[in-house]
Amino acid sequence: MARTPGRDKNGMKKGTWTPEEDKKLRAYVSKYGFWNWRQLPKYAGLSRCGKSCRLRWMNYLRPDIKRGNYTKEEEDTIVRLQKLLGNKWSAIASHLPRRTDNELKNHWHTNLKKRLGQNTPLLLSTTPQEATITENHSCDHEVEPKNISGIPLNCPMAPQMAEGFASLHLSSSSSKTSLSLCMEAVGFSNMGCKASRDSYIAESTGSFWTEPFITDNNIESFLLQDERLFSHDLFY
DNA sequence: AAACGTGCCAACCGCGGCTCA
DNA sequence: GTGAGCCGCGGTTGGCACGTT
Repeated sequence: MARTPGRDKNGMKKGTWTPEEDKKLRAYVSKYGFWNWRQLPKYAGLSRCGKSCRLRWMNYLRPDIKRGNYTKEEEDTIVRLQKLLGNKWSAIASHLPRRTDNELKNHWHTNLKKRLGQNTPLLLSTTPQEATITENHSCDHEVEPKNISGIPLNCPMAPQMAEGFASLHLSSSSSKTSLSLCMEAVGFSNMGCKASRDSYIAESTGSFWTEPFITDNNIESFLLQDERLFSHDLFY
């Protein structure tokens, strides 16, 4: 499981993290946050590279991580999103609150892929062509069918936008949100609706997963969906 | 009980994208 | 426009844990 401790060419420690290192990193990040992963280990008193610290925090030490015990709903969601988006684990993880991309990736390779290969019934029937997912999510009771990218199914541009959504890199930390990129990809501009979008967000208190889906053929509704899709990442 | 095989998952590595000077 | 620095992602690996022979 753990790797043999060693040093890289810069003298940085590699391999398994010790409880003391975890304690230092957790204490530092809890107190100061992570403003620069590269510099952080120096100030936190760790002989680790920033990348290693980031990985340890993101995949293990973060307080809100849920580990193991995948529900059927979660597995169902993973399989569907994998089918839809491919190995975009970070994007898939963004739809599974408290799960990390690394964990999803491991779970996929060690469990789900094999089970699918054996045609073990694992998920509800769905057609890959329609890029539509019934989000029967583990953390709530959303059952209303909707497109995974938040694109209304009756939108004339839905196919193009879904394609754009799937093909774009869906980094939750991107300075542009995914759907905004999608819209650019299919020829929409921002259309100057940021102010009203911001005001909506300020007023909105509902959860993304429980909010009624807006089906208007309305650009702003796309932006709102996008904002909500990734809103849970703002914690970080 | 020992040897061997396999599963699992934490951690590493390399690359690409983004930001900023 | 460009190059450096940094971050995040996805693929891969190392090695412990556990099962089987």
